[in-house]
Amino acid sequence: MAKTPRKGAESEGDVRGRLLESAAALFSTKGYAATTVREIVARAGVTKPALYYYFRSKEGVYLDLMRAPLKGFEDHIESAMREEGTSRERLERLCLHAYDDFVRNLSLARIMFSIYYGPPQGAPFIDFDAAQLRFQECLVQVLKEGIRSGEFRKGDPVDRMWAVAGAVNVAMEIELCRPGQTIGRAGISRMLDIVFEGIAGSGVKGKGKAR
Amino acid sequence: MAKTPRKGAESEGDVRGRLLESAAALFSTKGYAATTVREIVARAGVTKPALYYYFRSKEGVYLDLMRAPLKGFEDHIESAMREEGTSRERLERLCLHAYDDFVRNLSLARIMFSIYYGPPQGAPFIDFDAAQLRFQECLVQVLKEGIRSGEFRKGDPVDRMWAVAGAVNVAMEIELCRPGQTIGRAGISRMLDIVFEGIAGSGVKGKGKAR
DNA sequence: GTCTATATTGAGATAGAC
DNA sequence: GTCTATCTCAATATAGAC
Repeated sequence: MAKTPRKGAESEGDVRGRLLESAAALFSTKGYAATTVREIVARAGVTKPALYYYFRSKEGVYLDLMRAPLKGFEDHIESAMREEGTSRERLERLCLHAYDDFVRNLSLARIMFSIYYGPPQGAPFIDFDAAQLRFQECLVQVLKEGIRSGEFRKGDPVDRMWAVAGAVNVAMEIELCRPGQTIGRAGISRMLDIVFEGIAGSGVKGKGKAR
Repeated sequence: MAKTPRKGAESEGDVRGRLLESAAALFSTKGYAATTVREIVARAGVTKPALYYYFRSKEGVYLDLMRAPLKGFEDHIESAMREEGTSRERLERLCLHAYDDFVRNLSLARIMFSIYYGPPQGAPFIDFDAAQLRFQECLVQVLKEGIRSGEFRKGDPVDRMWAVAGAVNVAMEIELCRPGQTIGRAGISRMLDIVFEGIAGSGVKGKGKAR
């Protein structure tokens, strides 16, 4: 009785979960198109029909794999927007939430990244841009609030949003291509210190914890 | 005589060039693994043996395609480093050179990006990281000079390098995923204005053309 | 639910004529 | 140099037993 599914969908979580895990590992190390169904099932220790049973195709595996963390990211952004604090604190929180989410799902983030910025590799379309846009909207909104309150000096909030987003993105990218040499949360904070120093309102100048 | 190669390697540039162009377009829109040799030759208006004659394999096409612009990028960085100016001018020049090179070879840059940050897609290894590392070294070097000269205040040059590199990267990324909504050269300059404002030495403060 | 076995298509690559 | 024709193998996917 070492392995008795018993009728119904009993060992669902087992096989299905192993397939997802296997696909994630392979997609992220070889790419979507370069990964074969045979490899996925072999790594999961099952056979092809099992994959076609739980997901309808290779595309189905990919979609099931990517949708959950994407939704999670969007939810985290919204909840971060509901937290209180100075504009600066809120911006930093948004950035670190995004970064944490990225690192937590690093394997999937790698596929997402390569498909969002690169060619689709034959993978079905997923609207990653919507999440990215929403994140940027949130940054702009908080920047505008900070300008209105005088925490930041007057100036184009969009330019500043790009500077902030650039700091987050570069930290993510280094995580992808040089897992050893991390910028990390602390590095993001230090980059943001530089940006905030550059846009600080006259009243709050030099608030940054000079490293 | 509309098409007489005449013995030797006469129409080389023609067929070979068309194959490269075709491969570049397909690799960049579908990805390396998802692009087939049949598609490449069909788009180039030739047949498979022609591809295998000029390049030894699909991998060979990819290598011939990517190596030239990568070398070009490395050369541009070195030549930009030999130009004179304030540290700020030199940094901006480095960034804009990198960005220009990226945009000039946008199709190839897209493949490069997806393979450098993402999974290799079955493509043979190319050391993109060397070029990226060299670029970052150059930024750090100029930042150190600026700190020594007092143009920038004291502080970690590496953190500042990341902030600068982040500005360039985010402009490149937007070029990849939202060709319409460009940050562009002007946007990079404005982001750098923010960063420079944040690290300016006491003497040169507020030099930025506030937009 | 999970398997064995197989259908079917298209992949990368080559032989050999011209 | 470029073609037609073809090899070989592996891809996605499914039929049908248990």
